[in-house]
Amino acid sequence: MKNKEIQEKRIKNYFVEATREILKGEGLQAVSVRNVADRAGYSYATLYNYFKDINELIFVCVSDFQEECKIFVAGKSSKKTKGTERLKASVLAYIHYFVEYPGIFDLFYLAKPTGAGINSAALHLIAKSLDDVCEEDWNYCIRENLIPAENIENLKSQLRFSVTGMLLFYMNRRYPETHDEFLLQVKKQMDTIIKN
Amino acid sequence: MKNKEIQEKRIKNYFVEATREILKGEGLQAVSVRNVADRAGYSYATLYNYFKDINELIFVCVSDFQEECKIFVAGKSSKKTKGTERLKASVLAYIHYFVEYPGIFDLFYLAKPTGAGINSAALHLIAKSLDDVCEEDWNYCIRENLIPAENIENLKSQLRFSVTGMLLFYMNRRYPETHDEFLLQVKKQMDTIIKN
DNA sequence: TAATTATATTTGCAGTGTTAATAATTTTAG
DNA sequence: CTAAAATTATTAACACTGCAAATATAATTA
Repeated sequence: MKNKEIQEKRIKNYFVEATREILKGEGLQAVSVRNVADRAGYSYATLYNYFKDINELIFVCVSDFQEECKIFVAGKSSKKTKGTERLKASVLAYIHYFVEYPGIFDLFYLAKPTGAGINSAALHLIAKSLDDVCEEDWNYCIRENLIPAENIENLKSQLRFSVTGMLLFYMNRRYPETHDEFLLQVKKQMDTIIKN
Repeated sequence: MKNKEIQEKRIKNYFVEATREILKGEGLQAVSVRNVADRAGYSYATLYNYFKDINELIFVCVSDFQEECKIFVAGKSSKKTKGTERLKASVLAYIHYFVEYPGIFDLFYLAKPTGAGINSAALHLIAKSLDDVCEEDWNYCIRENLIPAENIENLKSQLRFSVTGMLLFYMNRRYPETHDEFLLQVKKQMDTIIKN
């Protein structure tokens, strides 16, 4: 009965791949049962044989994008000198990722996790998304005593809420109005939270 | 031709009132053209004689709620001693308002301003929402030299993004899981940003 | 009172998510 | 290798959504 499992997993993945493509390309609002099934090469009702509802399917994509984001960030901050400088570069790259793919921002922070497939694992992944992406940077700062260990958790929280708040305002409320202003604001906030 | 205007304004207000009621009660997801028109006592197509689309109608409610929020906050923080203490109480009351009315949080921070009625005035109002609610508190702190004047704008930004970020995580991502944990986190963040 | 204008409603269309009944396929049993 | 059983995919249908054009009603003006 192992074949059944890997076959099911394969078909599930066709739907997930289709969803990911739509999310990255046209955005969250373009993800619909019919649209996804079309791209996956199945009838729309077939989707319900593999996922409880469209919401479950959408949130299944979170872990893939988180992984992709991690690689994206690592590629952008690897050249920087380790320490608070690279930490800031990682945060900046994290922000860059979501500005580049607004559909993924919508998925991570705006989409409502309703219906049968609440997928609390995905919600947890999102809550720890920035921490996860910056994990190595934080660890280095602790090892090298660049930041007092007892401050780390508080700093992580500050960064998490501040970054998410700025992204929310910029992506969803057109504030600030220009991308340059936005980046300036991000750097200012980062410098306020992460001294040196 | 003044009668025409006040009549039109009256009917517009019937739709706005209905929308506000639904937003506060059942939430943003319950606001639909049919639902609003039903409650307003009109056919749903009539709505389009007074508003470009449902999105415009929704964002028209922002100023009313902002006003209501201001009164809500003032009532909760008026007893506190002026200064940073009352400032923190105001921020806490602001958060309390949106936790009490999730539909209004959805409107302020989650709803997509798409379609014909982008209503950039409403977006600006939202961006300055917390600053507006805390205006008196900030002014008092400046007058009494409780906070260096050159820090004010940066502190406002920090508070704005941090508070919105925390609200977003708590309301939309179930993080933290309990209300007590959430309040503890809010207080911690506030104390970090506003010293004394 | 009749014609004109303004307002409201009905009808219709193209979407959405989801489910039940049906069709096609694959697997199992004889 | 064929017949029955189980699995999987599809069509049809329902109740929604936002929105627009055509139609009906009401109010205003001539």
